[in-house]
Amino acid sequence: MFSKACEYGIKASIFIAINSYEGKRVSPKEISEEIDSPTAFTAKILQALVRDNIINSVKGAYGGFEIDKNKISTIKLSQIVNAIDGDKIYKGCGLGLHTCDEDHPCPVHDKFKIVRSELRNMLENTNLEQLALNIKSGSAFLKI
Amino acid sequence: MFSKACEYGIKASIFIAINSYEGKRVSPKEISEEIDSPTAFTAKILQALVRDNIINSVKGAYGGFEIDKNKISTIKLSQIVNAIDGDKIYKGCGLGLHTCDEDHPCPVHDKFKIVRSELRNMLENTNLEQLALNIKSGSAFLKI
DNA sequence: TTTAATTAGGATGCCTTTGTCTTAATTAAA
DNA sequence: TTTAATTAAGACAAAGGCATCCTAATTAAA
Repeated sequence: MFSKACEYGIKASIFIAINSYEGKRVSPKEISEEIDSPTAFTAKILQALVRDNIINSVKGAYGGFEIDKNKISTIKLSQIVNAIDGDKIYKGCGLGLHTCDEDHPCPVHDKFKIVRSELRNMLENTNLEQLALNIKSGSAFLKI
Repeated sequence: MFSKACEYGIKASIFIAINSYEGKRVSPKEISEEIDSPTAFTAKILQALVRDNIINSVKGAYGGFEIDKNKISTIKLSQIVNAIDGDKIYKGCGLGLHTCDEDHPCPVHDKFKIVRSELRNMLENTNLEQLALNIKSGSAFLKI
């Protein structure tokens, strides 16, 4: 469904959010240990999230990655997915047709529409705060 | 969502079904032209569908691929997807956790469940006959 | 029985994604 | 101002998906 990069990006964002609530910046090393991902690759993905203004980076000693506390509840899952995987996941044709719309649908167009809108809905209505709270309360996990 | 191989496999199956209704066998060349796919690669995918008993192949002169007319309405989209992509699409964890279930859920587990069950539902309740009729009636297309 | 047409299958190559490594740029603190 | 810690960025390597090619196996018809 999502690319590996996107999976890592979502989990990393959640971990950064949790720490940002406590005013703590985190490094790619801490992040990758917590979400069980390759460190250097994770760092690359963080760069993309920084470029897209989803997370913030502070260079130099005592630096790291953080998210503005007040912003956490406004960051939707869809933004993270968009920054890394783009919008093909809920825009592209299920059977790979170049043109696929009401006028020229692929054979599964109508049936797929429902699934895709459910997915879009879910990505649009889930924010980082909700996900972070799930982890903090111990009712969800970032690895294993 | 689906792999390229799976997209080709679905479209090929639909085209074979249409022709089987008219008692006609089709070759990888005809198929790939009709669904706009690479011929040799499509042939490989057809082999997988034959191995899984979804389509039937007849070797030698006047051979080709076909589907038992009476079977067409019983072949679910889920069978084709399963034969090519496996079941990870509606079984795997959305964030790639090794273990992700009610006892040990990833942060998006509950939200994802809905999307996945909608997808599974769609794949289980769509059969080749429906898709073939859409094409025959001109209300859906296999390419462009 | 030979031939021509056809699917099966293995070997190979290319491209994208995934992942690593090294160096540059930046910055807080000593 | 120097140092140590840190992110940024580009080059490189590995793996997997996508695609091609060649040969073997099969079979209907001549």
